[in-house]
Amino acid sequence: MRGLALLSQQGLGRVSSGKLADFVNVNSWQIRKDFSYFGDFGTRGVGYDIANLARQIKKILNLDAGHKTALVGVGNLGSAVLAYPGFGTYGFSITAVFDNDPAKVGKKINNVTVEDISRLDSLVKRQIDLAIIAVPEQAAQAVADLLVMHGIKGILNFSPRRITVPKKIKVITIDIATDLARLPYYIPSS
Amino acid sequence: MRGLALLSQQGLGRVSSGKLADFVNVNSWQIRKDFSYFGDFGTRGVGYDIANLARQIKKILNLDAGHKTALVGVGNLGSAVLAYPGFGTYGFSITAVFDNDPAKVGKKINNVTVEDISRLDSLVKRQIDLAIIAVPEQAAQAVADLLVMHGIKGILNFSPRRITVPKKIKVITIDIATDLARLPYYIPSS
DNA sequence: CTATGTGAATTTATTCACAGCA
DNA sequence: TGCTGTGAATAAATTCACATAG
Repeated sequence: MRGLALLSQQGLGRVSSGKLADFVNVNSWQIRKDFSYFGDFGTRGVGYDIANLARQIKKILNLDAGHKTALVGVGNLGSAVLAYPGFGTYGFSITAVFDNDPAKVGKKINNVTVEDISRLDSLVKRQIDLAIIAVPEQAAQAVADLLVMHGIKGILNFSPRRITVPKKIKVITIDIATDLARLPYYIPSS
Repeated sequence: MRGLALLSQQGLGRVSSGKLADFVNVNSWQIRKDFSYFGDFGTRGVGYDIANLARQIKKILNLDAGHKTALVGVGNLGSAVLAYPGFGTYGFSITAVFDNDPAKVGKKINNVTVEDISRLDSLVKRQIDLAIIAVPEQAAQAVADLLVMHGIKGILNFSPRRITVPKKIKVITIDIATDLARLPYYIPSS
């Protein structure tokens, strides 16, 4: 169930077989079970065709629906997200970038021009329905409200502040501190 | 089981009761069940004492063991991590920062001086056993090897590249692209 | 003979309902 | 009377074993 997303990482054409099991560090039957939930797209006695597999996974994750993504906040974190490699693997990239700092508006970063935050109202027209929030925590909720108001359907939130949105909107929060705090739990007290 | 880490977020003294349940968006019995796995530290008819609760959680997560953390890589991502608020909530902060760029070595960022990557050998002496990798993906594995060699026990990895370490070392990988890719799955195809 | 797909068994987590202490 | 702690019931995910297609 969980390994699915990870799998598409090696989307590039490569060998095919249930040995991608140990590539994602799970046992082979987990792969088969997970796949069988969505239908069978493997050939018995042979394995899985990478190209077809990638296509199927994209369909499952709705990645072929052509979702466009906006990034709000071009501080250190925002810049890092923009430069993040691996978005290409999933077939979608960041289409628009917003910030409220006049010094940044108009600049080009990674081939995308930073726009003023007031231009968020163009999201609907541009059919952008995903957004990444990379602003200071004080501003996170306000930005989220704006995004929702302008038709965003899913938000990836980097601020440690919990944001509240209508329950129709899907939010995934990445709290670095929380993840780091989980680490000591697995470490023997020395 | 899962809500535990999230809970310590509001570590600051505050009201006490099972209503922190809806604060973390779970039902009240989940809180109680999760807590009861580690022993009972609530008073019947009253609730939980925040101060004591925070102390207990820290003990469970091994946060009171005084783990020190090093950050490797002071690019956009590294800087963002350094500036990330919320680490204080968990009682630990980043003790050392490393980079291989001579232009950055010696600079002070957020009260921590950037050291050359070759100084990683001082980790053992300084009793640093956690590390955050925020370097370009090509360098991730090499840095991980170095860290392991110098006694790091847990790694928070931001690169989309899968890194391999001895299985005694705990690695938590944060792959922004994967998280973002999960988003469309929950969105109606419109 | 190889590697998939899937029902059945086992283990784990979630939810409920209620007893017990303040 | 209110809120915690916990055993029992329910649901879900893991693991196994094996039939089946290529």
